[in-house]
Amino acid sequence: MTNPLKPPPIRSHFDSPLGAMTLAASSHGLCGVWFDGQKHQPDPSGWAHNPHHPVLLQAQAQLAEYFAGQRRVFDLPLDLSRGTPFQQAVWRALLDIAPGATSTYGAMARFVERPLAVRAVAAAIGRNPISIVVPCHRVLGAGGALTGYAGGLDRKAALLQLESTA
Amino acid sequence: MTNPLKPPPIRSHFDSPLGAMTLAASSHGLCGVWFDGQKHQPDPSGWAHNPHHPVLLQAQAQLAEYFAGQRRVFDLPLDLSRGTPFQQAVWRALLDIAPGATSTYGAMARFVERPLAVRAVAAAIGRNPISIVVPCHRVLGAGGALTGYAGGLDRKAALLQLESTA
DNA sequence: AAACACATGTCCGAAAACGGCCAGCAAGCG
DNA sequence: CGCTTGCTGGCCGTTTTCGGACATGTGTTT
Repeated sequence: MTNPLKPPPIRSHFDSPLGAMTLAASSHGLCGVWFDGQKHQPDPSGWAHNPHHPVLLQAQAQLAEYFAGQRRVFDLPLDLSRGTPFQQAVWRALLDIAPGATSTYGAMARFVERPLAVRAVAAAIGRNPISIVVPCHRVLGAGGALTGYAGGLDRKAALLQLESTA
Repeated sequence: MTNPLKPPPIRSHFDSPLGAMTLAASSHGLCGVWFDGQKHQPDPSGWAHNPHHPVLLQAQAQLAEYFAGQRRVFDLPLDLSRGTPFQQAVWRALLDIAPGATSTYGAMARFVERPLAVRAVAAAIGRNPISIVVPCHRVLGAGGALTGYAGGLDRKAALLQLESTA
């Protein structure tokens, strides 16, 4: 269901403490941040590689600061238009979870006013294309369990740990 | 197994020589007498506080007389309905132990016609909600040892001492 | 159009753990 | 010997814990 009319993004590479990552930007802003090899990662072959793309440069810099503990809030143009309306609503809701805070799949479902669509919300969160910047890692199970992360539970734990240490 | 449909009791406070206590009454009668901080004490927050409740006034007066050595038998309406049928049977059996007398966990088990359910009886006695008035302190181990008391063994000893000095 | 897969949450039943015990037996002691 | 001391295993209602079965909405696949 990806729109074939949209032009392919520009991609670049970033070496994080948690592993190599691929970044992607469209003409509207940052549209992708994936850990290499993670689940649901699209195939970037065919995308032009350009480490000097202005948005990607910003993203790399801010991610570096984030991992160094120097930054908690990102300031970047985002392009979430590659998702369905429902997914976009969920992803945008994720942006409201403050750094250091956590939420719950059920709470997110209520937040997007679809209180029964818990599993649908979970599925949407699982497909979040912009890891870290859109903080899908801040959502836990009802009992506080980590329950899942496309990049691996250990990375999820590491991110939360990084954010918890004020 | 507490029935949430029952309305919450009314509570009041009583300063005994053995420490502060909380009393509780339902529309059926006295339903609780606990040493503050004892084991198995329910959370009284959310219960209305009313020292002038008629049943509670009676209870306070009779307890004061009891501790002064002026009273050995209580005359109060009791509400034991908050327990399971088995627990209620055990608690009612306790009322048959005369002041100054003592019994045994095994004897109590035989008395409720469940001669092998000794430990179950002990557990039920341990959750007696109406200390002193329902004289769970008069039950000793087979060898005459104090063995246990939700309010602390020293209080159990003190109560027995008080009742023994005719 | 229909079936299926999920980074969930809730409920219900079964199973295990937990006591304010007690009787029986084995060892240690004078 | 007799007496204590300490352990062992069985007893049973209640409480807690655990695991499986649903219901559920969206997106993806056939």
